[in-house]
Amino acid sequence: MPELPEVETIAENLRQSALTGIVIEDLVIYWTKSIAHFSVEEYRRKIMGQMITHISRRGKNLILALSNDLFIIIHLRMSGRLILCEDWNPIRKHEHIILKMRNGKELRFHDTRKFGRWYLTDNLNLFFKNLGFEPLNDTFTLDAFTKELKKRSRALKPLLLDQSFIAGLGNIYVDEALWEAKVHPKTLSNQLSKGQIKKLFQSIINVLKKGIINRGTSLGSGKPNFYGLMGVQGSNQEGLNVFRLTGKPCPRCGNIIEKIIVAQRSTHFCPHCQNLG
DNA sequence: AGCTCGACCCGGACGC
DNA sequence: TGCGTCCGGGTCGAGC
Repeated sequence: MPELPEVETIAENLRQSALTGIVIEDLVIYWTKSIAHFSVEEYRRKIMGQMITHISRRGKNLILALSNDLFIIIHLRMSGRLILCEDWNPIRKHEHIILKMRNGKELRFHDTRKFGRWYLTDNLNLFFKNLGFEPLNDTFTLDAFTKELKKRSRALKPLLLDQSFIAGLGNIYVDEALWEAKVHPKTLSNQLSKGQIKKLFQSIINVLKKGIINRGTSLGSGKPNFYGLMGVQGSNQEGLNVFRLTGKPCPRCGNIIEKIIVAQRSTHFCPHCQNLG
């Protein structure tokens, strides 16, 4: 499940792949719903002949800047993957969008669940107007985080998953950050102590940075759910402390990790370390 | 404002 | 073995 570290890994892969500076020759779509807001023909017309000038990320969104000042925004959702390959490679099942580059390379969008979307915008600020903190930026400060937490009275689990509050966290990294900070997922945002806020702030940054260093979390046996651009799996799953470790001992205190449902989402935590107080 | 649910999807896990 | 059913995951919109 691509969250911030996985999307950042792909963005880094793309930056190193020499895709920048190459002209887009064509766009082929096999599943039209993978394109949002525009018809396939219009989307194709707007990007054909343009050069990819810059690759970045905001939250879980991947951003390909084009030479005509438009931006391709890719949201991988649950199962989206990007693959960079040669144009003679046979099209495989679940490859829904093919971006054909002038140098014979193809950037392919592979998405088994078909939840992922490609957008197109000329205004990034407007497009991302509903996104909250970018957690690895200077704008994410302890003061600002404290202020926003105090403004709300909401359980931390759904709040941290809410992209309009903080952008980039998903189920894995929220559970991991709450565990590291020793905070119960149902704790209300305005009931955290100053010390807990400080810890949670640092934990969010820590788990995301660790995820990036490990090139993402690839969960699942046989067919893991995350691969980088060149098909390489991440290694962050080996360093997880609670996520999908129900019934295993907490690495910190040895108590059994439990799975509960909070805000309709499976939530893993240590009832001993993370008590509601 | 915040909650809950349904929709979007389908591979994989599980039950029989 | 095969069939049926359910789960999960991020996000949005609707209804409460």
